[in-house]
Amino acid sequence: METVVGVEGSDEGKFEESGVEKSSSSLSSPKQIADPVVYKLVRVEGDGRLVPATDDEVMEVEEFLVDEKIEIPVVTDAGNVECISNEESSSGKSHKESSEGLSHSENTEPDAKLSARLEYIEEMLQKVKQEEKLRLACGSPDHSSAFMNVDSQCSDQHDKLPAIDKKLQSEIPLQEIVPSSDLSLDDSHINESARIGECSKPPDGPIESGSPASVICNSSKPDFYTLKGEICLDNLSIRELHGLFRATFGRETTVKDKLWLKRRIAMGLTNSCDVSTTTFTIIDNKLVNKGTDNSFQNADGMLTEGSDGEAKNLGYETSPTSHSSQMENHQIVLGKRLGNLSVELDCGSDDLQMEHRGAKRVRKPTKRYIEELSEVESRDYTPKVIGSAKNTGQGQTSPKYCIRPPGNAPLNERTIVTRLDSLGGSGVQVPFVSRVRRSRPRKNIMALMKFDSSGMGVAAKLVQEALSVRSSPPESEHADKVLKVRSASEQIQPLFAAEPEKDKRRSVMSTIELGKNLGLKQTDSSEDNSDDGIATVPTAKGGMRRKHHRAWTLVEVIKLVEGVSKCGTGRWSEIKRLSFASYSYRTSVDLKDKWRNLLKASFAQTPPDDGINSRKHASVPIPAAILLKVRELAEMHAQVPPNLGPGKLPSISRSVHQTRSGYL
DNA sequence: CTTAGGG
DNA sequence: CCCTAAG
Repeated sequence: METVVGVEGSDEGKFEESGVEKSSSSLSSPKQIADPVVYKLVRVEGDGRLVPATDDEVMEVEEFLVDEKIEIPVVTDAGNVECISNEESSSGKSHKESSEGLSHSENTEPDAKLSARLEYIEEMLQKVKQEEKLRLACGSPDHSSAFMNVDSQCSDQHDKLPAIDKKLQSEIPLQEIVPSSDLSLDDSHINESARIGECSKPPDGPIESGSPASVICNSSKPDFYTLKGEICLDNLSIRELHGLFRATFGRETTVKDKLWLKRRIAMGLTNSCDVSTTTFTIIDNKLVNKGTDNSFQNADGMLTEGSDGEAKNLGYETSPTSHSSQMENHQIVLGKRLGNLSVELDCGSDDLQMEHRGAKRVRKPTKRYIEELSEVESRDYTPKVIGSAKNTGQGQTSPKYCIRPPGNAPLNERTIVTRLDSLGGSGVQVPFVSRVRRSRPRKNIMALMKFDSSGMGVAAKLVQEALSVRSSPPESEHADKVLKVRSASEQIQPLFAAEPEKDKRRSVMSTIELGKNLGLKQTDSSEDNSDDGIATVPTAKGGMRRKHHRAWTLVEVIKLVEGVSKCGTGRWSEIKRLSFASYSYRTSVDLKDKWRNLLKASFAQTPPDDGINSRKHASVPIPAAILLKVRELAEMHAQVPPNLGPGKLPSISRSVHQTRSGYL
C-alpha cells in the first residue's frame, strides 16, 4: 500500500512536471461535478487520468507495468503489433491473472517499478498530447474531452459500465430506438447504453462479447451510472448543470428542469463511458490496429488483464497516427451519439434537434407541374430527402458527411445532390433535383449525369461548408469548357463519393466519342464541347431556371442547315440523327427551335440588310451564307410541300420572293 | 415518340 | 430553352 501511495504521488508529480496538466485542469476547471463523480469513480483523475483510482488498482497497474516493462521491449515499435502484443500480453497476463484473478478487482502485488511507471507516464503524456490535438482540431471544448476521459476512467476502473454495456448489447443488440427516455433514469440509461453499444459496433467492427473484458464486465454491476448521474449531479445547481450540460453536449440548453438536466447529463456521461468501454472492448477482441486510443484505455489495460497487452503497446510506443485517428473517431462518434441521443430524447427544444427535424421534414411531395407553378414548392420538393445525409451520423464514424455510398445508380446520385439554397441567405440545404430533360434521356443522359456530378460536387461542398455559396450559374459554361476533357470521360458514373471534394476527376473513360465527333467539325473548336453545360440557375424569384442554354455554334447551325436541306423541315429527328449524332445535347426539338429562330432571323435580317449578315450582335455571328442558305431552304421546303402551308406559305413565299429577288 | 407551337 | 398538346 505504501508503495502504491508513493507511486501515485510520484505519478502525480511527474504528470504535473511534464505539463500534462490538461487532464487535471480539464477536470478541475469545467465542472465541480467532476469532482464528486471523479472521486467516486475515478479518483485518480486528480493525479493523472491514466492512473488508476484505487490504491489497490494502482498496485495492480504497477504490476502490469512491470510486466509491460519486461515484455514491452519485445513488442515495442510495431504499431500494428497488436496481435503480437496481445499474445504477449496474454502470456504476461496469465501470470498476472493467476495472481490477480480475472477480474480487475484488487489483486495487487506491491511491485511497483519506477521504470514501468515512467514508461507509463510517457505513454500517458503522449496520449494527452494527442488528445489535446484532437480536441483542438475538433474544436470540441476541453470539457467534453475531460468528461470523456473521466468517464472512461471511471468506467474502466469500475468496469461496471462495460459490464452493463455488454449485457445490454447482448440482450438488445439492435435496438436503436428509445421508446421513452422519459420514463425512468434507469430505463433511459439502459436504452441508451444499448443503443450506444449497437452504434459503436458498426464503426469499430463487429464487437464480440467473449473477451476478457466482457467477463470482467459481467462481474461488475450496473449501479455505477446511477451513482454517477444522480449523485453527482444532484449536488449541482441549475447553473452548474447547465454548464455541465454544455460541456457534455457541446451546446446550450434552456431547460431549467433540474431533473431533466441531470438525466441528460447522466446519459451523456453514461454514453461516453459506454463508448469508451466499447472501444476498449473492441480493441481487445478485435485488436483494432488503431491501438488504444485514450489514456483511460491505458488505465483500463492496467487494471484489466485484457487490455494489458494494448496498454503495453501504447505505453511503449504507439504509432501516433493511428492513435490520433482513433481518438478522433472516437470523439466524433461520441459527439454524434450524443447528438442522436439528444435528438431522440429531446425533451426540450434544442437547436440541434430542431435542425435535424426540420431538415427531415422539408421535403414535399409535389408534382413536377405543380412545382413549376409554384417555385417555392419546387425547391422544397424532393423525391428523396437528403435528410438521410444528415442522419447518417448514427452508424457513420466518418467525420465527413457521407452523402451516400458510391455504388449508387445515377438516379440516386441525382437524388442525393444537395443544393444550398440561396434563398433567404440562410444556408438552408435543399435537396436539389436537377431537371433533366424529361424528354430525351438518350445521350443526354450522359450529359445529365455529368451535370449531376458536377452539381453534386458543388452540393457536397455546400453541404460541408453549409455556407451560402452558390454554384455560379454563369460560370457553368466556363466550367463546362474546363471540364470538357473530363466531361468526355464523364459520361458514365459521376460517382460522387462521400468525399467532399468530388471534383476529383475520374480516370478517363474510353469514351471520347465526343471528341471524335467534334473532330468532324473543324470550324468550331468551341463548339465541340462534348458536354452540355447544364446548369441550373437558381433565380431568387422565379425559382430555378435551367441555364442549360447552350449557344448554338456556327458549326451546329451549318449542320442544321445541311440537315434541313437534306431531310427537309419537320424531320428533325432524322436530322438530328444524321447531323447531330455526335451532339448529345440538341434534341430534335432543339433543332426545330433553332431552325425556327434561324428562319426568323434570316427573314428579319433580310429585309433591312441585303443579306448582309451584319447581325453580329450575337456572340456567334452568323455568316450571311448561312442565312442565305436558311432562306433558301426555307423557301424550298415551303415550296416543295405546297399543301402544308397555305397560311404559312404566304409569308414564306413572300419572303422568298423578296429574298429571291434580292438574291437573284 | 415525334412534331408543332406557345411561353 | 422549356413545356405541352396532338398525331
